[in-house]
Amino acid sequence: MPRTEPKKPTRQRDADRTRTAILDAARTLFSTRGFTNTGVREVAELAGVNSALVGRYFGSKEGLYRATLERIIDISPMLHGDRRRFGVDMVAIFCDTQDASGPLAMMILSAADPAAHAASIEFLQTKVMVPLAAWLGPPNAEERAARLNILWTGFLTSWKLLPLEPLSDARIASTRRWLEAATQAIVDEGTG
Amino acid sequence: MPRTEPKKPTRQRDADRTRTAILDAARTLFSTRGFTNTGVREVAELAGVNSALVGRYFGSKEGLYRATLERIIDISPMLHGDRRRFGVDMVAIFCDTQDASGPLAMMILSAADPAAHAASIEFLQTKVMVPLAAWLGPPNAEERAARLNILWTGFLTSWKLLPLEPLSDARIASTRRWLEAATQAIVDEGTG
DNA sequence: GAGGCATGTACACGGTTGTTTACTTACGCC
DNA sequence: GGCGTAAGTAAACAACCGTGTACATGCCTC
Repeated sequence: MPRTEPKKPTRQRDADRTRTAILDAARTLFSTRGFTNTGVREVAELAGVNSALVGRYFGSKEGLYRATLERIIDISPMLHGDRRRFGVDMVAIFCDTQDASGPLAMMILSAADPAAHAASIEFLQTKVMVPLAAWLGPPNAEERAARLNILWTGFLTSWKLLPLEPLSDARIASTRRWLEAATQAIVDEGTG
Repeated sequence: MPRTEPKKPTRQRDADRTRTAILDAARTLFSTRGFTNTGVREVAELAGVNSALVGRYFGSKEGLYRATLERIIDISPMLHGDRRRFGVDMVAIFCDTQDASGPLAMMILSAADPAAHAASIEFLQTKVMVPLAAWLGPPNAEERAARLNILWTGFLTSWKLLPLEPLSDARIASTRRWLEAATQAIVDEGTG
């Protein structure tokens, strides 16, 4: 007799590691397939855990979405650079950093679901727009924040979600410069 | 005995009317719930027809999506006005016309589905970007078309899909003026 | 006016979804 | 060192999905 069958390779039990593995997998899938087209079983499989654990740790799929949002939304790094270089810094972060556009893609692709939609708006408002407007300062802080939001939502959507020929990676240089200037103009509006 | 049961109220048979009823319902639902979150049975119910007719007339749900796209994408009316008033005209059309933003909302909300995504890009490229670039003319026609696309995708997404406080209907006047100017600047770039 | 085909209907099929339940197993504390 | 509890597992549930099929019926043509 060789030995008793090895059963399971004695997988370590670690709740924290499991939680973060699920959250990592959820971020990846939500930001590429959106809320509705991402299945709980898919997330669990990518995370390498049992699918029932998603329900255990996050209550429901919507709970997982909210937890994923809360984890990845953080614009504070962008608000600590040189104010006069905000345009070029933003372009560099979003164009050159891998998956910096993930959170926005996740929200856009999930906007078709009412629950995910509500969660997205709530977090976008409190974690992005309010700090951004405060950083911009008068005059018309909120409206300028809204314009930045328009510009970048449009750019990232056109680039990543509905990519068209003129925005292909090879031809994006000219658009980058335009975007830098337009972004900087909104920031500088207060210091005219 | 009162009479034999009245069965059905002798509903008129009209294939064309049925087709357009399905397409109207599909446009409404696709542009508010997206492709995945819209069921064939929902479309049929809103159209007042039997759900099997969707399959009969359009082959599949994806076929219905393509047919709906083909029916509502038409930017030619916007390219026949005064070139010097393009900015204000665009703003008027999209802000004041009921559901002018429907097609874009439909494409964004459906971008999470691979089949719908491919169909959207195909139509956007051939029916919008190519005619728009031709109308803009040199220099850099395609890149300027891409910038207009960024601007308007961002605006409509921020306004309708992820509506935030500074873009609420009551406070949109200032953003409208900014958008008019930014749009017109891109158009005028060739005639500097 | 009768036949034939387009139109419309009812229903079932296989598959997938999110969620829950009952159960097993490993770890840490007394 | 045994035991309780947290961690993980397997399976099943009901509901819904897109699609296909088999059947009924109304309109047009000959």
